[in-house]
This record gives sequence, C-alpha cells and structure tokens, in this order.
Amino acid sequence: MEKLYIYNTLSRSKEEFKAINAPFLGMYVCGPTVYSDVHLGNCRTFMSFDIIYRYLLHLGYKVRYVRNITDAGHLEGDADVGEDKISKKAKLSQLEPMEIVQQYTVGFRDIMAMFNTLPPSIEPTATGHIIEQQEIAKQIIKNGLAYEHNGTVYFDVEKFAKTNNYTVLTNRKLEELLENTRDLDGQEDKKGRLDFALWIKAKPEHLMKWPSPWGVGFPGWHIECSAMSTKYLGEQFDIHGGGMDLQATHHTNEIAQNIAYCGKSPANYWMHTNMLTVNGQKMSKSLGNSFLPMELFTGNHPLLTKGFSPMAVRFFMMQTHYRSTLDFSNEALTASEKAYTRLIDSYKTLQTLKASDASTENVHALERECYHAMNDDFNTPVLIANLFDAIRMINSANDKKSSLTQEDIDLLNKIYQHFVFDVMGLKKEEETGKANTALEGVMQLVLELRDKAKVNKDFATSDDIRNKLTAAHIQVKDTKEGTTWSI
RNA sequence: GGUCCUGUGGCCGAGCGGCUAGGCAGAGCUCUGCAAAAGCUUCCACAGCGGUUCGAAUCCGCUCGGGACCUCCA
Repeated sequence: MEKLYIYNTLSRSKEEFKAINAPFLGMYVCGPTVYSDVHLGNCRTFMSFDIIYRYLLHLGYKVRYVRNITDAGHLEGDADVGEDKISKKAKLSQLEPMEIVQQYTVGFRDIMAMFNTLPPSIEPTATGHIIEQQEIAKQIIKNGLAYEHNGTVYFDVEKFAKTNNYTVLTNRKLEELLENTRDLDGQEDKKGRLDFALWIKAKPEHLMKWPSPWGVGFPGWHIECSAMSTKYLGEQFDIHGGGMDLQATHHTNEIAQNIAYCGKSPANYWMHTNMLTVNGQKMSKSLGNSFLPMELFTGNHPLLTKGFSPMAVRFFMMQTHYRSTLDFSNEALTASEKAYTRLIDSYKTLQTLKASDASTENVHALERECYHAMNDDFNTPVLIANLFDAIRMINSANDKKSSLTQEDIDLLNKIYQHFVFDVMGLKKEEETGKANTALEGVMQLVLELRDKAKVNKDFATSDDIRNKLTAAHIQVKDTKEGTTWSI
C-alpha cells in the first residue's frame, strides 16, 4: 500500500504519516466559538478536516476525532482584557449565555449536516471542562511556568522560552516578538509582554464565571484545547488541526501549555487549512465580507445571482487544495455547480452501462491515481481531475465509442463509492418522498403527451412543452433511449 | 517594522526541473426534427528582468503586484 504524506507545519514539509498506535489514531481540530452563525470560512476548515477524517477512516484507521465547541473564554477585542464573546452577545440579546451557546451550537450542527460532514467522535465544550482547565493551570504554576497575580493566572512565556522553542510553529524569533508586540492597555499585571492568561479574574458584571483557587473567574481561550485534547486523546496524539489564523497565537500557546504541563508536545502533525477569500481578501467577520451558509443556499446575497446547493458548495471547496487560499465568487461557484452535476449524472449513466468482452480503458490505473492524489497530502483537486477521467470513460462507453468490461464497470462503481461518496462526502441530491413520487407521475404524463406530439410531427407543441418545462426549471433531454428529465 | 505565503490562459484552480492537469466559458465537428445532453477536436498560460541547467511555470537573485500572521476570527 502506498504511503500517506501529510504536510506538517512543524517541519514546513510533507512527511510520511506514521500513527503513534496504529490502527488507532487521534485527531483534534479547533472548533467554532458559538457566539454567532458560522460563516463560510469556518465551514471550509471543517469540510477540509472532514475529508481528512473520511480518508483516514477509508484507509482503515480507527480515528478518534475530537472537535471542541468554544462556549466560554474567547474574548472580544484585545488580549486578556476584552469581554467574553458569549457573555457580550448574551447581554445584547438579553439571554442566558447558555441560550446563546445552545442556539448557535444547534445552528452549527445543522449547517455541518447539510454539508454532509461527519460528526466528530467527541465534541466537548469548554464549559464542561472547567475543572480540567484549572488542573492544568495549577500544574503549570507548580512547574514554575505560570504565576498568579490579582486573581489572574499568566503563562510565563519568556521563562518557558529559555528551555523550549516557543515559536516552533511560526519560526519567529522571540526577541522580535517581544519588540513588536503592541502595547496593550490594562495588562500591567503581566510580567512579560508575551505572557497570556490561563485563567482570568471575572469582573462583577461578567456573566460566565466559576470559582477557582485564584478566586472567581473564567478560563483563558488557549487552555481549553490543551485540557480537552489531553483528556480525550492523551498527552500525545497524531494530528492537530485548525485554520491558519490560529497558528501564530492559539496553537503556539497551546503547545507551550502542554509542554509546561507535562513536558510533551501534544501532536506529531500540525495541519493548517488556508483561508477563504473574497476578491483576494480574507473572508472574516471583522472585515464584514463574510457569507453565511444560508445566504449561499438561498442566493440571498448581493454577490450572488442564485442559490447554490450544499453539495455544489462542498464540491467547490474541494476543487482547491486545503492549504491554498480559495477565492470565492459567483462565477467560480457556477462553474463548480456544473462540474458537480456532470460528476453525479455520470454516476447515473454508469448504472445503465452494458458490459463488453474487452476493455479499451485502464480503470485500474485510474484507481491508483486517485489513491496517489489523496496520499499526497489529501490533494482533492487532483483527485477530482482523475474523476473527470472516469467521467470521460463512462460517457465514451455510453456513446459506444469505447468499451468496458463488467470488471471495469464494477471498479468504476467502486471508485465512485470510495472517492466520491465516502471520501469526498458528496451525495446525490435527489429528494425522495411523496411529493417526488407525485411529480414522477405528472412528468411521465407530460412527457407522454409530448412524445405523441413529436410522433405526429407537431414540433410546435413539443417544443412549447419543453420550453415551459425549462422555464419551470425542469430540463428535458431527448436521447436515443427515450426522453429523460431532471430538475 | 518583523515573520511567512503567493502571482498560472476570459474565470476558478493543480503542477514545483523534462511528460496533456482538471473544471467552467469560447470555437469547430459528430449525433439530433430543432434544442439540450454526450463524445471528439481545438483556441487561450505560466507577473517582469537576469542567472543556474543539456533543459525552468517549477531552482536562485532582483523588480513590481496581492495576501496572511504578529490584536478577535477557521
């Protein structure tokens, strides 16, 4: 079996993947902060890791995939002095913080399900692990790498950096970081300018707070991931992932915390997904250029001419490698939608193919190429290019311009099952149910009437029916085998 | 200011020393009552200038763009 290569941010190169304890595999991905609707950029990250998760499963690994829900501790504004995002939203909406959390967690899961991403094995929350976070903070203090001041616990970055490489993930020099860190207000309690909070003293008006050895407060943002990854995956596990924007601060601090806590760097492979851009600029909440998934599905957005189905969007995302920026536009989406439709239509054609005695195509080579693409750091764009070769084979055979043996047809079916449905997580978007059954009947009737007109050479009538169906978004195709329709 | 990424045809995007990426759009042909679909063929590239090399989109240098991170965001 071909080896799997993964780009590791730690080494800035592709490395052969070796699981610590195969076939078991632990993967942690930083999840969303549930204080507002997920925007499309988050979705891209989670879809990328969904493909990675699915491919690892396909390869036979027993993956424990942990993706947290940040429901406390993530601050608004400047480090350590801003307001907790969820508390703030709760105040604005006059709701309990946990009502905010519930609302957006449910919304997030709904959207993820629409995109057909598999749920993680464990989806732990920060508020559910306050004790664990305090325990880690205590141990880091005990180990001499954190200190308490006025009810807030800070991580001592400069002390840590004396014996450890604090900037493994970014390759920056500590001195430069120290020089360039902006002066922030209200942080006179810190010893070093790079120090970050493990535990933050709560002001009286703060809504989400818990008792601790240092007084009433709430956890810092970074420590939740250290606590939950350690709890569910152990002190060392295989893969840690997240968006690239988390690399320099969140993940850097997470590694420092873990090492300060137990002397071990948490993950062997750090994977970072690139950003979604709009007109070349990062799509982000703060820039106000973000898209909500629902706006995309309905087409209710100034930059869109129409709505796009979740599967078309998923396909669109996969046409770009996860480490490249993906520029988002109506035109690009439209192109992907058509390509996606061809991919699925071709699968339907495959089900009707008749086998020949001899084959003119090398389907085995194609399958190898598909694996080769995915083994090369999950290269979905190349995988898709290969799948379009499969489409060509299927359509050619359907047109009797080439031939496939039954074995080839079976293998093509297997390729579709493995790569299109299992790994890429695409699915046919055909509604089933009563409404659809009724529509089937109506369409059969309409097409019969049209066929009669055609037989009578009454093309005016047959074209009229077709045009009106087209206007109703029903496409009619006359093939040699008869007339087909699709929505 | 620092760290890093990036510049590929009308658009989106792979490739990262020699071998057609792919998709969408465009053109032609085949099929067809006409369409559509499908198939085949085809047009359109590697920001610029130098260098290394038998050979560079791919490596190196410079120039000019674009972006990310260093403050909240996946």
